Amino acid sequence: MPDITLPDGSIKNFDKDVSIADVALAIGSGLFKVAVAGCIDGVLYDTSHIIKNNIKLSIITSQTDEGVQIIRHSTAHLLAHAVKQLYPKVQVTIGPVIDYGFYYDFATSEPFTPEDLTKIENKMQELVKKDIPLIRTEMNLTDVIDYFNGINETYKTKIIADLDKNQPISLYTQDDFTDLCRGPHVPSTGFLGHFKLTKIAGSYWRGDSNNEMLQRIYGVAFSHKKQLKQHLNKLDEAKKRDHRKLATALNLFHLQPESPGMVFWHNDGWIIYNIIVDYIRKILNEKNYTEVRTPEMVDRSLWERSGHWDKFKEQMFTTSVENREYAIKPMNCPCHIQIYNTTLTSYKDLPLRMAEFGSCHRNEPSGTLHGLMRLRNFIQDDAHIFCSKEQISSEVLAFIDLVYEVYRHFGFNEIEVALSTRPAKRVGDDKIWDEAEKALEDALQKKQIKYEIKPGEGAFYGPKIEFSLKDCLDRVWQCGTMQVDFSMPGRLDATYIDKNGDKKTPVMLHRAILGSIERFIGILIEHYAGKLPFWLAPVQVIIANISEQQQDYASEILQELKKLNIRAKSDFSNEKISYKIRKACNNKTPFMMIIGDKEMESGTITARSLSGENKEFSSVKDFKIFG
RNA sequence: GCUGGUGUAGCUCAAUCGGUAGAGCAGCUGAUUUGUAAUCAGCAGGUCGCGGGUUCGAUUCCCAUCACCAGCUCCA
Repeated sequence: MPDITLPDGSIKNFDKDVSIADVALAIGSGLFKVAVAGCIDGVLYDTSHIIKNNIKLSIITSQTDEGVQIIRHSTAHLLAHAVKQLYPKVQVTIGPVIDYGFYYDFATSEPFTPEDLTKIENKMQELVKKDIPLIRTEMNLTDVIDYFNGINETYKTKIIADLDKNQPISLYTQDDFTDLCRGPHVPSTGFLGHFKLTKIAGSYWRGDSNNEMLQRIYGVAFSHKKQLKQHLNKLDEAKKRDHRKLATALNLFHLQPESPGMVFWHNDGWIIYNIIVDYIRKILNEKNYTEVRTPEMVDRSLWERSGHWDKFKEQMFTTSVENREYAIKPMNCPCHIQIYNTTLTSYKDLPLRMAEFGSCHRNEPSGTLHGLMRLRNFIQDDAHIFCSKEQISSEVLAFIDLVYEVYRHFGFNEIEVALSTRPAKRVGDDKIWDEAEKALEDALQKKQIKYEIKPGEGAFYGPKIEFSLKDCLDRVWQCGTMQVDFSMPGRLDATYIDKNGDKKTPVMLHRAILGSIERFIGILIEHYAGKLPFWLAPVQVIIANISEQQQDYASEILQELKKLNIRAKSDFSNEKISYKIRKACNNKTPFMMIIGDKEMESGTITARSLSGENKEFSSVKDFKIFG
C-alpha cells in the first residue's frame, strides 16, 4: 500500500501496488498523456515500473530535458526497428543519444543510400502510427547471449560480454524487434514522431580505426513538431554562416586542388589577417614578449634531437637537397631553443618570452581538411616561455587571463576549456608528467575555470590546457593552448645559470592565444556571419555618390577618410543609389557615406550603418561608429 | 587514412535515356544621372575536375586518379 510523495510535497495514497503510469493518471489525464518516465531517488524508470514501497516520485514528461533525452533514445530504437524490418540482414550495434538527437550504427555489407533514408523514415512514421508498446524484460546473461546468437546479432553478444555479469540484463521489445538496453524508454512508439534522419556516415566499431567499418545513421528528435522545425531552420541558417561560403562571397581567400590545405589569401582576407596580427603584436609587446623569426626548413638532425622525428614523423613534410634531408617545420619550438642557446642566460633573465608568427606545415590526413579550420599550412601566434619551475604557476595564471582578455576583445564569451593529459606516445618520465599535469590543473582550479579532462590527449612533450571555440554547426575547434614541457629544453641543451652559479635546465611553456590565425579567422567569420566588427572589417566605409555631379566632392571625402586611417573605398558606378546600397550590404561593409547635392551644399556627411540606420555628422573628422 | 556522396562559366544551378552545353547573378560595353537592399539593352565567358578505356562518336557508360562535402579515426 504505497504512499507516494510528489515533488510539491503532497502525498498520494494507493490501496494496491501501482505503476508510475497509474500515478500519473491519478494526478491527471493530461499528465498521463505526456509522461515518458518516472524518477525515484534520482533513478529513471519506465512508466510501467511497479511501485510497492513508500517513495518520492517525480513524473518525467516529454516537456523536460530528461524526457526529451528518453524520446531521442527511443527514437534510436525506432530507427533500428525500421531498419530491421526493411533490411533484415543488417545487424544492429549501438544507438546512443547525442545533442539534439541520436545515431545508430549498423553492420551491413550494402551501405545505405539517401533514398534508403527516406524509406526508413517513412517506415519509422508507420511504426509511430501503430503506437506499439515498448515492453521491458529481464534475462540472465547466458539466456541473453543465446537469444542474440539465435537471431544472428553478433555485435550485441560482443556488447553483452562487457556488461556486469551479476546484474540481470534488460531488453526492450517493440513488436518483432528486441534490443538490448538499460532504458528507460517511452511507453509506446506513439510518443515519438517529431524526428528527421539527417545524415549517413561511416563509423568504426568501438571507435577504433583498426576495426571494421559500420554504417551510421544520424537523426534529430524532439518532443514537439515546432521544436523540430525550429531546429531544422537553425541548421539552415547555420549553413549560411559557413566561413567557406562567406569567404567566397566576400572574396577573402580560396583553396585549390594543387595545394590542398593551404590558403590563397585574397586582398580583403589578408587585410583581416594583418589586423589580427597587428593587434596580437601590440598585446605581446605590453606583456613583455620578444618577437623572432626562424627558418621554415630545418635539417633532420635537429628534429631527431627534439624528438619530433621519432614521435611526429608521419606528419612532417620532408625534402632532400644535396644529399641532406630536411623537414619543413611543423612547430617552432626547436628553432626557438636555437635562439635561446646563442646567449648565456642568467636566472635574472627569466622568464624569457619568445614569440613568433610562425608558419607551420603539418601533413594532416586528407579526410580531415576543412576550410580554414583544419589546414596543412597555417600560422600560429606562437610563443615559448623559458622559465624556472617556480615561475610556472604565475606564467600559466597570467596567460589564462590574457587568453580571456583577447577572446573578449574579439567578442567571444563562450570558451570551452580542457586539460589534456599524457599520451601513450610521449617523451619524458612519469614523474615529470605528474608535475607538469599538476601545474596546469592547479592553475585552472585557482582561476575557478570549469574544464574537462581529456586523458591521453596531451602533446608528446607535455600536457596542455586547450581553449576551444565553436563553429556555426557546434563543432568545437581548439584555438588557444598552454603546454608545460620539461623535456625539450634538456634534449636540446638549453640552460641558465642559477643564483649559485650552477647550470640548470629551464622549463619551456608552449603557448598560443588564437592558435592558428587561419582557424581563428574562420571562427570569427562564422561568429559574425561575415559582418565583422568595424575594427576588423577589410573595408570599413563605402562612399557612394547619387549622381556624377558629386563625384569630385565624394573623392575629397574619400581622401579625408583615408587620412584618418579609415579603410574606405568608393562606388562611383553608374548605378542607382539603391543598387549601390544593396551591393555594399551584400559585402557586409559596416558603413556607407552617401553623397548627394544635399551633403555637397551643407558640407556634412550622412553615414548609413549596415543595419540601415542613418546618422549625420558635421564633418568627416566627427564621424563615429554607431549601430 | 576509412565509408558514402559530389565535381558543368568567377558564383548559384540547369540540360544531354551517348550526337561536343544553357539560365540567373557577377564581369565588360553602351544608354540612363538617378536619394537608401536589384534601371534597361547588348557583348563576352566553358577541353563539362584530370587521365585512360568502351564506342563511328563520351560531359553522359566503365576504370583509375585528384579535390571538395558529411561523418568516422586522427589532431600540436
